[in-house]
Amino acid sequence: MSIERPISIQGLPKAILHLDADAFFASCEQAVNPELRGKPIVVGKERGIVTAASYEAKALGVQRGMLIGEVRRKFPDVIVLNSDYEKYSLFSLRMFEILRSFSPIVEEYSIDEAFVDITGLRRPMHASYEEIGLRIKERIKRELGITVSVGISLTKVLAKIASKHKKPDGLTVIPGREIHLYLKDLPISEVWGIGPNTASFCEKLGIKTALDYAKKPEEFIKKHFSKPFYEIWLELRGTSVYPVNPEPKNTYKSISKALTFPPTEDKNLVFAHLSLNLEKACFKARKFGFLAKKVIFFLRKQDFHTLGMEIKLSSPSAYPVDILPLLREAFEEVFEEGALYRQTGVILLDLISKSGFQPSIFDGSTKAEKISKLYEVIDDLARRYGRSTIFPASLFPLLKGNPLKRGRGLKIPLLPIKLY
DNA sequence: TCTGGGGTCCTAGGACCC
DNA sequence: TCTGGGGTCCTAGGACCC
Repeated sequence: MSIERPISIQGLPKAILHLDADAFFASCEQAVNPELRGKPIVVGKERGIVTAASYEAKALGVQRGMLIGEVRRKFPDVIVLNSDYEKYSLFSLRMFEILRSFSPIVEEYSIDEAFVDITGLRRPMHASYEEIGLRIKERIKRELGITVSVGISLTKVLAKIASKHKKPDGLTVIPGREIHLYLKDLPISEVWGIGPNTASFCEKLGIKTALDYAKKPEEFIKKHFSKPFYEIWLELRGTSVYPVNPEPKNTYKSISKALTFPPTEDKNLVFAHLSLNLEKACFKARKFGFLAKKVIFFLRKQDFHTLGMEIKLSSPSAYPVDILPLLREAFEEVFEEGALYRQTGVILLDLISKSGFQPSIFDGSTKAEKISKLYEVIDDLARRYGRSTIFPASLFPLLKGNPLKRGRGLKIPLLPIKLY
């Protein structure tokens, strides 16, 4: 078994590049506002927790997830900003465009991460893979004013290890012959796809480092682990099994909304939270043109015990007026008087695209059409006057004081509507 | 990392059918 | 009616990612 000389299955060895933007949200803010450069800043003011911290802030000891109040107390010099997703999405878009000018095979893995298949680009570009990585970094820095860390290797798993190897502003190439050098001191838990559970299972088998894992015989891995971990084993040894997938992400298998709140045993309040999650999830589903066939909701107690229930819809829907009565019924079954709740959530499942769905004449298509029209109006009002312009009456418990006096514009509670 | 929010994929086990 | 074997579909739940 020679891990030093991996053999690629499909002839030409792959060259996969992984790119990870450094402190992305904070870097975008610093790129846009020169006064923030070189200063410790954090993003996430509106949520009350640190979503991202600049390297200057990290150097002071600020960590992700820290409470904003704590940051202010301990580090008075840190500048606290609201997060601005539209801004970051624009940076993200530009970053992916730059990558696509190098290779068409770009996978937008998350807002600040991408994989690029650069196999075979050396000759046309008259450059080594390392130089290609360097050019990408330079263009992003010049055009966007942010730094990124890049890793290049034979597989996605190895490219991930490479990009993490040196941060920020790093560039690491792991050729097949040097794989073992990078796995030798890497704890198995740091490998992409190995979570805390599998890491402790590995520990029991005497596997501590990524190299320990990669050196195990194939039979051993197949005997003790399931398929995903066998694939990780292959990838660690330089055999590419995860392709770079350039398909744009415009579809969903599920849409969920959940929110944590101060523990309460107030039934109406808990239901109001649930109802709000349903509103938001349905709104997102309509935005992408999806109808759900199944709805799961769950209630999480203070002790983190979570109870849920699945609701099958007789007709696919993304409209709270359809779903809310069923949700109410199921909620009554699940809710326990006297228990403290801290979170509710709604998941829309078995999504189908609305355009492809023709309601049957037997389930009252005229009513379905009226509901659909109604929500077109509601969504339009939401776009023009803000999302809380119209809301179901079940949300009343969430409002403080007189709802008609809050915010800008008129608030019209959506009371039961006669549809036909 | 005593735990925020939004996703995906895999597997075991039961139900049902031939 | 019982026994045996095999396949498919569905669901619950686990594990992991950013």
